[in-house]
Amino acid sequence: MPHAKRTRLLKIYFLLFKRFGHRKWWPGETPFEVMAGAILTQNTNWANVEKAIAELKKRKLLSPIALSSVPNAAVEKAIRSSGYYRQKAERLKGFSRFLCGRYGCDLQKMFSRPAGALRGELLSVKGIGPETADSILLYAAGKPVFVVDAYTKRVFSRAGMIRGDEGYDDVRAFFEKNLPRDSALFNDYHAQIVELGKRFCLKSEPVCWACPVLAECRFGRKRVY
DNA sequence: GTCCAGGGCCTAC
DNA sequence: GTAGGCCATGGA
Repeated sequence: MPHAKRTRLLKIYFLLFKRFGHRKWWPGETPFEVMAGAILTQNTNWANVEKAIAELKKRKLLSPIALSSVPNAAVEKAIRSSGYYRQKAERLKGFSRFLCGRYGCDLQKMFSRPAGALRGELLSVKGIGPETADSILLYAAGKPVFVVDAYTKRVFSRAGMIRGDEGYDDVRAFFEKNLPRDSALFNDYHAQIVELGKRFCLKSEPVCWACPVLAECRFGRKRVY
């Protein structure tokens, strides 16, 4: 069965799509807003991030030039609702400095670089780890990179498709290896996983009992759920 | 009051 | 190289 994993992954995506519809990610009007959101949403509810982004817009701080030039305190005040606001203000400023220093504040210039090389550069910026880097690559730059998050590990380990103790890059490789390398698919698949996780795969429960999608998936002869 | 959210860094072993 | 502490607000 050389394509068993691929078939399962595509089937799960199809079921998610059927249930939730196209997720239309990433919510954000511009690529820079998407990137800022990727930093602001680290371990934080998206509703809190939306308020922070609205506040940054209101104060005209949502640009690499503005962020890199204003004092930390001004950014902190605007993004307070997103939590970890001191760290995140520093991270937004650091990323903006990188953007303007390395690429003259020109996003298209940055996006024109190969995904692998750009990923390495992003990871060297303090405050940008693997998930944030991949979110930027996929949702702002449109590169075919699969984004892994806590929900991804939780859902697919409970579905028995991964162990759950793998490192970030191992899980990412699992999806990239077993799915067609398509940014539109990667984009919506990750968004679907988040939707599923939020609704049916809570941290505090040992398995996704109520998960309507995984319940329809049969692994081998027996149902997992 | 408790739990959790679309992580990542730093420090100990 | 990895487990554990830390960062912090706001909604359920």
